[in-house]
This record gives sequence, structure tokens and C-alpha cells, in this order.
Amino acid sequence: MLVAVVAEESGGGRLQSLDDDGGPVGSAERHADLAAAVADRERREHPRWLWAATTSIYPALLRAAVRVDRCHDIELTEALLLGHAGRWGEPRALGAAWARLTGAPVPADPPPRTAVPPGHGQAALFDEVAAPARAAGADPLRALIEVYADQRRRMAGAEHPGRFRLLVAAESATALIAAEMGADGLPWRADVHEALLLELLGQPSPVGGPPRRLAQLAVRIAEVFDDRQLHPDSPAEVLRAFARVGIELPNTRAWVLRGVDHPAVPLLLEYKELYRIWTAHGWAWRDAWIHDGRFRPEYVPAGVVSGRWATRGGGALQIPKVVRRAVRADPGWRLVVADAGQLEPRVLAAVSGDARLASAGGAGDLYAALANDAFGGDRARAKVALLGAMYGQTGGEAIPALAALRRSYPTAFDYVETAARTGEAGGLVRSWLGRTCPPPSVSVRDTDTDGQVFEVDAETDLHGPRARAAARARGRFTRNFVIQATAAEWAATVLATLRASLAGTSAELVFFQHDEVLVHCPAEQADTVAGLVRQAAAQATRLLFGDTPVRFPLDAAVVESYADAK
DNA sequence: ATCGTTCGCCAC
DNA sequence: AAACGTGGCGAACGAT
Repeated sequence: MLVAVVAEESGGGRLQSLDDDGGPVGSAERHADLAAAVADRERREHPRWLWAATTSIYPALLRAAVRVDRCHDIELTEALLLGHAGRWGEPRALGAAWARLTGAPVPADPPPRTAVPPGHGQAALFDEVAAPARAAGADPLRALIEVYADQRRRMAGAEHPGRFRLLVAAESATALIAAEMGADGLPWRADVHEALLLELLGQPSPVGGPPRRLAQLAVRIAEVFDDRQLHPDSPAEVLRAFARVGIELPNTRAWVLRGVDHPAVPLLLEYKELYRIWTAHGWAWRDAWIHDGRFRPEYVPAGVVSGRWATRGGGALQIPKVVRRAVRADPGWRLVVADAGQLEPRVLAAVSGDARLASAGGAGDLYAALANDAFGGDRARAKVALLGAMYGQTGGEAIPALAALRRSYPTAFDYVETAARTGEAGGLVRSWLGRTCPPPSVSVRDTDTDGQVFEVDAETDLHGPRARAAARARGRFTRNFVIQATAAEWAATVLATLRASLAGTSAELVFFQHDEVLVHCPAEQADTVAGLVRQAAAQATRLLFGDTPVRFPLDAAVVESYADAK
């Protein structure tokens, strides 16, 4: 059973029941309180909700304490279908899909909102995503139902329809999860964070400048260079300061400085580390993002071309390891921190059809198995070869190891090589479930040998050095895309499966980062949750890859603080 | 003064 | 050790 839902002004809206093929059953109902109507239907029927975009309707439902099990997100599905058809990036909103269906002019998608920390903006009832369809003279409910029917037809015509339907279901589920995580928030102890900042940075300046230890470091660096005006956070000034003492550097990155023998170097390295914490996760960040003991970033499922999540504001996917001490379970609760080990090489083993690599992927430590199988027991060399193959490494010590990989695992090697050659030639590649990469006309930017950023222009520079460099860059992108996008699908499927198995418990999904998930639950449930996490990994593996010999271990640790997990 | 780009760090 | 994929973010920089 499906129920199509369209929000209207003042918190009302309309519902229309649909059969499993998307055909209307009965007539539409109008409700003055949409959230209450959805809650009632959810309780009685657990339908799959059909709506224009989870981001526009679900946050308001969550504010009304209404949660749903399943949905079909038209907008995310439209983006996947457009990409699959080689039309990546075309407008994806309901109004655009409806316009394409009816031959009307296609409206551009509204620009993404800028990041607003929670509590700093007004909470609308429901976003009016149906407006473009209405403007085109259509009933939004009718547009929703007909676009859904069209999407079902297009999904059936995908290269692997069953896989593509799984992708759509998982992506829609993660949209629900992203909204719920944003609403629930990650437990964050402001007092622990404060102590951490004082310990690392010293007292904050009463007048707003850098905190004490940072200021002291800046003074010492200035003294070493005998330049009272020197700002350590200005790369240009630091480069000039080194040049004055006869040291020419290409840039001031940490790994470059580490190779320099000069008394300023250790001071600068410490300064950089602390400066980063101060500017990116210091007092200002805490004041903006931590409220009521929770960090509530805005997650953007499939915000990355590969299908990974992105975030808007708060830097949720870059929480520095030292700062994770502030992520602590509530009293009497625990964090179950689950991390997929060696996910991307396991994905390569599963999708490539390389029986020998798949056999190695059955081990708990894939790299060690690989080392014993083909690298004379040298685990580090095996790892560097596999990572080099997936990232398209062209230089350095990995090259001989890559040759060994090619000899022993030709099928897996050919899988990523084919993806790279397809990309270089301007073609499209797909993930296991059917997410498709953008065509080369979209955002192919790279640096040429002069370090200049340029846009590829096939008309003028088809065979020049810049175009060749761009083709190679796109080859590395497509090579990695087939792996990274499939890894994201596996992780999304784990998340969706886990959410279903946690339903009815008080456990909450509170954080997700590419191949890592955090569940917050009462201490007495923690071991049970850890078991459910491992089961979710096994189920996701079966859903994607059937009876592959490759294992996808998801290690779950029960901790009080996120920092204790690794 | 404002805006877009660059640098360099953080995460996976 | 450092050039090999996806991103976010904040400050400096530099053009307008």
C-alpha cells in the first residue's frame, strides 16, 4: 500500500491511497492537520509514503513527533533516473519531472538553502515544493501520482531493474534517517568540549582574538623569524619568512614543513593543529551548533556524486579525532560505534567477479590474506597495491606492487582499469546498483602542468596536454566512482536495514559517516544493538551481492565516549 | 566593502 | 613518503 501526500498551506494537506502499481484507490482526502493524518495512517497501515521530497515534508512531521517507516522520494529518485539516462544534473524536483512528462518548459530547481544552525531560522510548516507544478496549471497530487507511475516505468527499464529498485528504496530510507538524525542530534557534552578547548588552546581571549596558547605560539614563531609582524596563519607571510632565511618552499603544508630543518617548524606545526581546532571546532562553533546537549548538523543524503552523504554547516563529517571526546552518551546510555573494516577493497572483490580476490575477501583481514596469497606475506605492499588500483595511482612506490596485483588478480584489476578507460574516453560508468556518474561536460576541472585551473573544452583542445590531463583525471574519477559509489550503497543499505531492526526500541541512530554508524541506546540494550548492527551488515551484503564469499565485517564497540571507539 | 577564489586542514 | 578518489569549511587573498 502506498499513500501519496501533498502538503498545503497552514499545516494541512491531501492524502491519496494507491495500490502497489501506483493506481489510485478511492478518492483523495483533505486534512486540516496533515501531521495528525499521517500519524493516524502510519499507525494503522504502515504504508510507503509517496512524496515530492523528504527534505521538504519530513522535518515538519518530525517537529510534530510523527515518524514513518518507509517512503518513496520523488526528487532523489528522479536524480538517480536522470543520471542513469545520461542526463545527470538536470532539474530533479517534482515540478521539473512533471514538466518533462507533459512537455512543458522545465523549471530550474530552487537553489539549495544556505546552512542555518538550529534555532537560528524560523521553522516553516511544510516547504512548498509543489509550487512549480501548481504554477504549470497542474494539481500537485495528480503530478505526484503520474510522475511516480512514470518513475516506475523508467526503473523497470534500468540496466538492472531489481538492483535499481533497491537503490531507490535505500536512498529514500536514508533520506528519512538523515532528517531524523538531524532532529535527534548527536549527544555532545559542552562541558567536556570546554575542558578540551582550555586544555589544548588555553584561556580564550577576552577581546576576541586567538586564545592564550595560540597567541604564545605566534609570538615564539615571530621571535624565531625575528619579525614581530609575522602572522603564522598567512601562508604567503610564512613563505616569505622562510625565503628570508634561505629556505624556498613550494607551500606551507604540514608535510612540506616536516621535511624542513628549522626551529620554527615544530612551532608552526603545533600552531596549525591548534589553529584549526580553534577556528573550526572552537568556542564559536560550539555556540552556533551545540544546543541542549546535542549537535544537530544538516545532513544531505546523496549530496556527493558518489552517493555519499554531505552536510550543510557544522562540518559534521570532519569532526577531528581529538574533539570526539566531547561526544558522550547520556547517563545510563551507551554509544554503539560500528565501523566497516576495509570496505572499499571488499567492494572491489565483490563486484569485479575476481574469484581469487573474492576468496581473500572472505578473511577478516583482506590485506593480510592478499599478502599471503600473492605478496610474499608483505601486508603493507598488498594494501598499497589495492589502494593504488582503486585511486588510480600513477607514481611512487606503489607501481611495482600494482604490477604484482595485475598478475595475480587480473579480473579485479581489469574492472577498475575498464572503468578508468571508459571515463577517459568520455563514457559513463555505474555503481553496482546503478548510480551513474556525471558526463564529462559536467564539472570536469583539474589542474594542468602549470597548476592552472581550467575547464575542459572539447571543441578547442581535444588533444592538447590540458585535455589529456583532464581525461586522465576523469579516468581516476570513474575508476574510483564504481567502488566508492557501491560502498555508499552498501552503507546506505546497512543503515536502512538497521533502522528497521531498531524500530520499537528506544535506540536512536545518531551519526553516520561513510562507513561508520553510531547508535545511542540504554546501556542494557547495547549488546543487543551491537548484534543488530552486525546482522544489518550481513543482510545488506546479501541484498546487494547475494551469496558472495566476500565478508563485510562491521565491528561494533560499546563505549561511553566516541573517542574510545578506536 | 563585497564577492569569488585559493590555501590548507579535517574526515572517510 | 606524499600526489591518488570524494567532500566541508574558514581565513587569507585578490579582483571588482
